[in-house]
Amino acid sequence: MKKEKGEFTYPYPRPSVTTDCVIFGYDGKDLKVLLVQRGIPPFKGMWAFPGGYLQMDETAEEGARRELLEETGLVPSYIEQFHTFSEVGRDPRGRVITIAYLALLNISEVHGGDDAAKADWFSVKDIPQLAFDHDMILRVAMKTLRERIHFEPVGFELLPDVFTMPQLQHLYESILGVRFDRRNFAAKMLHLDILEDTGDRPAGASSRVPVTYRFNKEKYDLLKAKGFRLEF
Amino acid sequence: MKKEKGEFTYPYPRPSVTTDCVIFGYDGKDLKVLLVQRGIPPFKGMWAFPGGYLQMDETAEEGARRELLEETGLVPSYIEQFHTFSEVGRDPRGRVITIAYLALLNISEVHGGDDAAKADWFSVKDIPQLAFDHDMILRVAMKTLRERIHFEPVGFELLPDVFTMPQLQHLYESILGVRFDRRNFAAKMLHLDILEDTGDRPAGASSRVPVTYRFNKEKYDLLKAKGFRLEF
DNA sequence: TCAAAAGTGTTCTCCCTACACCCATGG
DNA sequence: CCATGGGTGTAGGGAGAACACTTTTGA
Repeated sequence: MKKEKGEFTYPYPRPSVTTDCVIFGYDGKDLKVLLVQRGIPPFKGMWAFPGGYLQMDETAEEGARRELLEETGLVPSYIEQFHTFSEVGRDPRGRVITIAYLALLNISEVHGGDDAAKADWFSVKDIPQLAFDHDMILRVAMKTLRERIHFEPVGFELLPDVFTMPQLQHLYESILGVRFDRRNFAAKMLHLDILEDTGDRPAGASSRVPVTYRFNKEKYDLLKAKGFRLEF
Repeated sequence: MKKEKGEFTYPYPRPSVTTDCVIFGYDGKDLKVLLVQRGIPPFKGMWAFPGGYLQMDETAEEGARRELLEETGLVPSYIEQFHTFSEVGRDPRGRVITIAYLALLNISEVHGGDDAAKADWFSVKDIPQLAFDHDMILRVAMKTLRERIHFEPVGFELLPDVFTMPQLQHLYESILGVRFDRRNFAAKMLHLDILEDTGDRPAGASSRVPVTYRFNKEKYDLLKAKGFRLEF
């Protein structure tokens, strides 16, 4: 491997390696993903997940976080590698392999005036045509998210610090695509013993004001260490 | 990207991309993995998972299968990508990213006289020191296998076509590292309705001859299509 | 005023778990 | 003859699922 005139030469051909980041948010109504509009070919003008070339001195996760920050200004509260896509023809520029990450973010923390001129949240129910094989990447990301939320408390990453039971239920319903009975959902969730009542409900408030909860991560970590298996 | 004198030049540096394959087998007693002894530096003489450089005209899974076949002569009955390892210093030869696969094989089908001179099965309870970061790859592979067997009928890939309930139970116990009550295990497993009794038990045979079963994949696929979720 | 959403308890069923004894084989 | 391993059933507890009515708010 030698460097000449800014070029890099190897005895065998090498694929390019990129990262892509599927970042989910929840606005209280729909599950959303962040897309950026491509400013350069190929697929110029089309929407795609934030991502880019992996640098030689960073791990894939560092690369995914860097690209996300550069292109959208966001720092996710959760990030996880979920699949590497390596179809031979997936990028018209040549052989490009992408390591894909799933990230979660509490949208309510997103302040206006993002760094990204061309980034926007789209409901997963209404996704535009995507560049490259990003439609497949989204399908796999959604499948992974559904699997995760069955057994890990990742849902709380998408909610504000303090939330109501109906909010939490709607989030689960949005992700899993099913409906739960309100009473059963609340009973099951409270029975896990990982939520704490904030007690912030105004004393004289009517029954229409929902009780608010907070996720107790310490309690969850303790239970998990004891071999407890969350399941939903 | 231009080709000169057998060399390949790019405007930016690129990592090498390899695949590695953690292939599990079960001999009726222990869960095993196949390792190959490295014949060249680095880590010459040490054991490692079969794998090698990804070629430009093959997907990662094709590359993993090819390397496995070349180095061990084996064709797995199940293969799944589980993680891509990208630590900057994981390979002393330079920046190498490896896409790791988990594979399963019914050992009883392995005929003597493999292609591989230096391949051997090792009990997961007794693994030698491994080359590169392959000890971490093994840990992640084991974790993935445990997760899989909770919810997918992958255990049958490790058993002969026809097997007994105690065999199946011991396999589950080997993978999950727990003990089950015989009666409860059999009841739960049979209740899933994905096994069929082979009926091959000799009519007059004593109760010491175990009843044999066969995995009914058609039934499982049918149940799965109906939204049934296997769980163990 | 009407529709939509939130609060609240009970019952039934099913699955998981714990548990003991007998028989046959092989060493 | 003894140790090992395999076959077999039941009872109790706990969690999931089904289910209706009242109240409040906002359109």
